[in-house]
Amino acid sequence: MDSPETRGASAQPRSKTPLSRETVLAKALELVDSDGVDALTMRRLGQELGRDPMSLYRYAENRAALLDGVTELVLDDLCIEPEDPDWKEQLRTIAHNLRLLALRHPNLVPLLVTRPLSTPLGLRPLGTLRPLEQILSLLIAAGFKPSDALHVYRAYYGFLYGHILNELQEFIVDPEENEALLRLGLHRLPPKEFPRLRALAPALAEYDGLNELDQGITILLSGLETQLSLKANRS
Amino acid sequence: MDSPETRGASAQPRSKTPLSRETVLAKALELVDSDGVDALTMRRLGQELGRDPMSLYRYAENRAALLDGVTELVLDDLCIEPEDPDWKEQLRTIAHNLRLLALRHPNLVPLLVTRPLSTPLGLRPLGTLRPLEQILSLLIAAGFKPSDALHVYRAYYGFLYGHILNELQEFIVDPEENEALLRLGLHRLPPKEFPRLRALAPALAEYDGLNELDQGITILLSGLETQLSLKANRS
DNA sequence: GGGTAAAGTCTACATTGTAGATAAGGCAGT
DNA sequence: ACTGCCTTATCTACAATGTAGACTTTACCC
Repeated sequence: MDSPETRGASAQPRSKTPLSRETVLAKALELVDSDGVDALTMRRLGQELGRDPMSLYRYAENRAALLDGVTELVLDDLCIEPEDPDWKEQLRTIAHNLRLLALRHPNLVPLLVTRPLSTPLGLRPLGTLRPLEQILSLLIAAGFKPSDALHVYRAYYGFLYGHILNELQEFIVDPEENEALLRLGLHRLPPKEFPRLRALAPALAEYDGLNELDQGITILLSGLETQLSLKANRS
Repeated sequence: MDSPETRGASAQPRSKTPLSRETVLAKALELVDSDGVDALTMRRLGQELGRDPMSLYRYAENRAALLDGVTELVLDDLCIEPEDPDWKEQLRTIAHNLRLLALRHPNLVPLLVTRPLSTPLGLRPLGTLRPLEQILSLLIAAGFKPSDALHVYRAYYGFLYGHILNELQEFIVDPEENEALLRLGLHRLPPKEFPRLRALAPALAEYDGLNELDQGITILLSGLETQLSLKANRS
């Protein structure tokens, strides 16, 4: 039933350009973005590229590695200036950028936060470790002693990831019917057990992720600064 | 090759007690804890219970629902005192308890943080929403106006989730060879690109999650308190 | 008994990741 | 032009998975 003309819905004129890790990952990302992580099957991706599924194994050891590759790919979009003298401001913009990145690839967020859990730090794709390294540089250049820099990084990135998870949870439905659906969902809850939550429906509907993030960062950074502070290097 | 005597490695004498959602979920949790989420297949769970895999569908709509059930199950272990007059202390102990819970079920953490992403708030298992409701109660009782309570909750829980993700990342290998393996892993990194990270190997090895969490919570709570504060209700 | 509902089982199928053997193209050297 | 070789891609095949749908067993009530 499949004539040799029947190709995947994709570009390649026939079987020509020799494919490359970049193209594979790019298409994979595209797929994840549009249809979710589960839609990224070897067969589907192969079809999308107009190639046999098996050819993919030349560019990634297996499906898991392919997913790692995708997360690495998007993390490369996150640029960090380790030389920025205003470290607080730099951390703030990194936070904003990471947030935007997550909003641009919501389907990828589960992978972003979850993959590291199954790979010891030293064995992760280099692209995923680069932000860590650069932020450490930033903090050390700002005067923190290395071990304190690590603390700051952890609190900072922890909060950042937490925020992203939070924000995406409340964003699932498209903002148009967001409120309606949300109320509908909440309406299902037993009123005696969930009075607070139900009463907060309007507040939940007008969630402002950027502000929320920003204020959190402010609090955290000033707190960290006074607690650890740069004093260790100042004497 | 399978005599009728050959049962799953499990308890049930033969096919006797009529099974129940609780037993199913309990075994499922056991399985996840010991062998990871991927090991929880319908067939394996069925075998573990000495029943046909298909029987499970009486107690959960499908595999996803089963996983939801498991997360709900463990979250029920998290007890919260919404009446506690010392709200900061209460939030701190909740944090500690959630952390312990995560350390007790590390394989479940990906689910814990990820499932909510694919289910609109109102449609989640009630067990997963209860902590939210109770913490809101706690904060409102403490004098926060409801919308501020929501802010506090978000910052707090966001940070908490972020911390847990952080801590579990660095814990994967057993603490014995932790340091060795870690160094090994880090040694793989190109020195020119990752000098900070490599230099921090020792610091990474002696990570104290409890402290890290505790200090973060302190900072966050005092920050939130002064920023929003209870002033709205004080006048 | 006979009937009814619940609990459990059997069979079957479509989909998945991926091993292993096989081909198809390009490019060297002679 | 032929031969060998290496990279890239394909084909075939298999075991494992979730789950639909029909069936069987069990318990119990009148």
